[in-house]
Amino acid sequence: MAHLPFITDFNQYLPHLSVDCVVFGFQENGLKVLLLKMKHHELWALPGGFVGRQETVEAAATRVLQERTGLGKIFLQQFHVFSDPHRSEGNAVTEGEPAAIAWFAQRFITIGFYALVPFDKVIPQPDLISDACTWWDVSDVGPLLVDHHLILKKALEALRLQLHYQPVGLNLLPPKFTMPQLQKLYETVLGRTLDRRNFQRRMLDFGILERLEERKTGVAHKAPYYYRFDRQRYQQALEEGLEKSQ
Amino acid sequence: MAHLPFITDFNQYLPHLSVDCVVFGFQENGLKVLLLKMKHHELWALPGGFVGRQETVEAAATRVLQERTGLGKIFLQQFHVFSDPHRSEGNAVTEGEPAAIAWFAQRFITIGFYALVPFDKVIPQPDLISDACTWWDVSDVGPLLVDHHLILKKALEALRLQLHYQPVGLNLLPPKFTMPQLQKLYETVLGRTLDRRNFQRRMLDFGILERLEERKTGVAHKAPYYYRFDRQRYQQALEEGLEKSQ
DNA sequence: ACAAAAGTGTTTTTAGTACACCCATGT
DNA sequence: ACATGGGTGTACTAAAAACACTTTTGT
Repeated sequence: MAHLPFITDFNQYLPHLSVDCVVFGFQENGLKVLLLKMKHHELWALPGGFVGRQETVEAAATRVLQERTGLGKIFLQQFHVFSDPHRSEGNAVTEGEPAAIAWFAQRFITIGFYALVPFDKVIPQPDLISDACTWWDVSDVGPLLVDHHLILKKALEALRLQLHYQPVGLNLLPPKFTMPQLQKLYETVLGRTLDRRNFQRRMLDFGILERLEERKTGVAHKAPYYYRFDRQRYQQALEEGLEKSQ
Repeated sequence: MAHLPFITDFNQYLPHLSVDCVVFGFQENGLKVLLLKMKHHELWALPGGFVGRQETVEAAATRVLQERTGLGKIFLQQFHVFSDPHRSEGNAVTEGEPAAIAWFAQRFITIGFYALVPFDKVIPQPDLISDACTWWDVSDVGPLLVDHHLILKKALEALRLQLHYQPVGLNLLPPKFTMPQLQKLYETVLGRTLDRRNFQRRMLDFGILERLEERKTGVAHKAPYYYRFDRQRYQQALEEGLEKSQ
């Protein structure tokens, strides 16, 4: 039987506390979420980790995500604390080193984060207790470890809410993107279609987009313009909420 | 020198984890928040507590609030986790039993809740480490213990947000109330005046209010009607968001 | 030349804001 | 009788939704 990984020293982490991350990526064919295939388990799970004794929960989540994705800066948002004392019941780790078994046998209160990352910049990397790390289409996700399905559901709700009062896209799209791409992203997250013309007007009215001279090439049919986010205004909109400019 | 309280057994709580509650109440003359005066401290603080080993964080917050207010059912909402490793620096407890000193010397990650309670049903009760528990007008609150001012600020922001997509009032107003009272509540939370007629229309359109035959008595000038919330619809609006009926 | 996708502008509907008159009550 | 606050309805404005035609490009 294989062993649980040797984590140098569990004592470096705060007991009973974890972070779990719902990492969203976006591709033409849908909204993706990064999942880990647990060793000795049929189930997939959200990437997660523990909180260092001198670390903020945000730093812990960032660290975990950097390890799983290879990315530097990551857009993160805490959205809920999951603390049902029975949330991890029936999923006890029963193999590996005694210290590891004891650690994982703890009751954990987990802080849920969602992250928005550029899909094709991610180099998925399994952690020590998983043997695969891959993207899943959000609508194809099956049963997950413990309460991770609930966490995913809540993350999606939080992301949908964010869409209404904060800009989304800078972290999910390439630096240059077309309006149809941005619209597809919104439609995917919201789960419904939007009117092309109204959508474009609304986005432009927010004043966070810059149209480039360049158009997409090698594409069938009329070539769409490229856009990019105005970093300055985007950041401002994140902090102050979306408002029509003027 | 007085001693820190004897808490039966710190071991019954999860280490490093606390809950802090921003308890909002409403009175004619403004929005109130319940604060504790710490023993051996000039500073006031938010009511808070620790999380039992088999308790959800919601249950912990509820327990704390029941002890401080004497109330049964309390509307609670978690809104943020505060985890700066230095958040409680410079406020170490240096008196009392060694076990207590050690416990309070821990680094704490705290989960912020806000609560909405009926102001005049509350019987404020200090806890073991405080010698007063009273209402403060939100705009009169001075410096608070550690980062409690930040927590209060974030709670207010969260409450203002809630006002936009969820009903508020059932927990802050008496069972029967007048439209001007409800409006005052909204104006107080939002920090700006609202148009009387438009406000009334909007509230009624949400379909969560029921007008009673009864009118306020003994009042100068024209007597306003009493209203009450339709519990059923109120609850539904809480879950699904506010929408105009029909 | 045509099918498919993207650019753009106008109309309609709805929600939000502004505003004015009448009524009841205590002084 | 009058000052004050409360009940009610209408007109205006701005935002959101609905909608159609033209342009470009690859096949």
